[in-house]
Amino acid sequence: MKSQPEVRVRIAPSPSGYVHVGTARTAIFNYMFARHYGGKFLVRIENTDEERSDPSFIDAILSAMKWLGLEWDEDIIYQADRCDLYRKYVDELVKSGHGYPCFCTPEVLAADREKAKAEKGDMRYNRRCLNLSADEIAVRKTAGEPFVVRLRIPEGECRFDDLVSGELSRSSNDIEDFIVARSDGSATYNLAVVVDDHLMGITHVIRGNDHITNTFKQIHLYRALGFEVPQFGHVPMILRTDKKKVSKRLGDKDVLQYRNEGILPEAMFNYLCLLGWSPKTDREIYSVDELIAMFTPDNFNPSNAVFDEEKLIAFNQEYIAGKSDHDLAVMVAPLLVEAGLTTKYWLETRWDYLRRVIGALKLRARKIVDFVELSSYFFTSDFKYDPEAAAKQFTPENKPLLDALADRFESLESFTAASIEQCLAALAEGKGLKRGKLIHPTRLAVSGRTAGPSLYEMLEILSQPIVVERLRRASAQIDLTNNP
RNA sequence: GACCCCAUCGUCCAGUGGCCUAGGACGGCGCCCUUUCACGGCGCAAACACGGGUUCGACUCCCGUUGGGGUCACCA
Repeated sequence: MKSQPEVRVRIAPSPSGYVHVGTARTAIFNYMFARHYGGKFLVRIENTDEERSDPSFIDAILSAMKWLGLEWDEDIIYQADRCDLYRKYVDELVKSGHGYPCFCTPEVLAADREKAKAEKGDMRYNRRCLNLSADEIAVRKTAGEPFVVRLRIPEGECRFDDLVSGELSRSSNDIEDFIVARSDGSATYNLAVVVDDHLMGITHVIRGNDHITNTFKQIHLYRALGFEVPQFGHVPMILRTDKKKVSKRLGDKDVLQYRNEGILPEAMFNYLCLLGWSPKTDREIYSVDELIAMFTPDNFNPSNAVFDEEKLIAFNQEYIAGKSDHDLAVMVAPLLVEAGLTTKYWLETRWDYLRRVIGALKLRARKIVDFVELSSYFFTSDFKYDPEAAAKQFTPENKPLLDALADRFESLESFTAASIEQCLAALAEGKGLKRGKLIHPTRLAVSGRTAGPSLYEMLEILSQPIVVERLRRASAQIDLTNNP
């Protein structure tokens, strides 16, 4: 049996912005690919552009990765630390003749492009400096004329077998002699990427298909440098509902924003996996381990996908339903404190109460933050009655019913859902009323709302004294409204 | 504009020449359950972009058209 080299993949974000779902999804694909084949998942921060890079974005990127559970394997590589390394390879390129100096100034190049555009001609670099004599180069260099280094693209066609789309090719006529080193000697993106991917031993480059044009340039670089070319897989883009590329300008969310809004990382992970890749089954909810076990590149889908937040939320609901009351309580507790509904101390001493509240509300929450809004009346009596419902339920006819219920509840020996139901049913029957006639005003009296968990369960959790008190308060409210 | 990629319900995915009167999920609609809201159950509407081939037979293969996306920086 031939021994396979270890699979090594990486995610290479640049800290020039936030982490959108596309970057997250690419990271997830790389992570799963590595784990499936027992390989390594690496992180490289592409922070060579000082102008745009902001260290705070690095933290945000790493936080997002940790949140999603994407543990990377070796030390993080920072490109800014490796500039000297890249220069060495630029020199090598010039020595071997694959690279050549170009003295064209940005102004000249811009003018060339303008002209080409106006004449609807070729926008590529016109190779003005390709065949300068050694003498001329020497003279202009000693004169201090600034220059960049370009890669000479050989004639022919560049092709490779993509993991996602199969064979891809591009004629050299469509690739310009791109710049590999700027006039200050620093390396550009494509050069740095190729050098790092080679030095890091990357075997598979899985990235968005917006990189396809870069890939052709990079393959030329691999060949010029004499490096082995890795396998490439260009996964489809994730698009906005309007089919445009995601962008912060258009209000697309940072991955961490979803976390703050109460999306569970496992829901995000699971949902994102199904964008551009499919287990090819009728099931959609899978654990990370199951996904890793099934994750092979032949299940990639080549077409772009629209990100549907509603479906993400549906996944989230599913994951919330599957979590224990305790685990949910751990997540909800700080939010309740933050909202000013209770204190850390109060919750710590009444953890069981919180758990029961969560249990009663679990199937009604779409996001973790929903629990705050859904549960407020369990933590404070300071709530408003739904005006429309109050007009309908808090009537003079209903007042004696609330009073009677309050009295009966107060004298109840044990205050459980079963005894509450029995008590309420008995009162309804005694008055010759349907239960709903009692249930609706009661729900409004104790919660201020028309919707919520099962009434009996809700009253039991709230506890006898609170329920009696709120019923009496509502009764008083009826007097106030009718005899101001 | 040039080059590249893509093309099944509104959206995400199945479908790899006959099993398709095209399947699942989200969303929508309806019914059931029910004290409400959810959950759950059942059902309905909803798609193979178009035109040519290839073939006994195309959603599936080939070509073209159209449409969408991406890339065309001394950014990454």
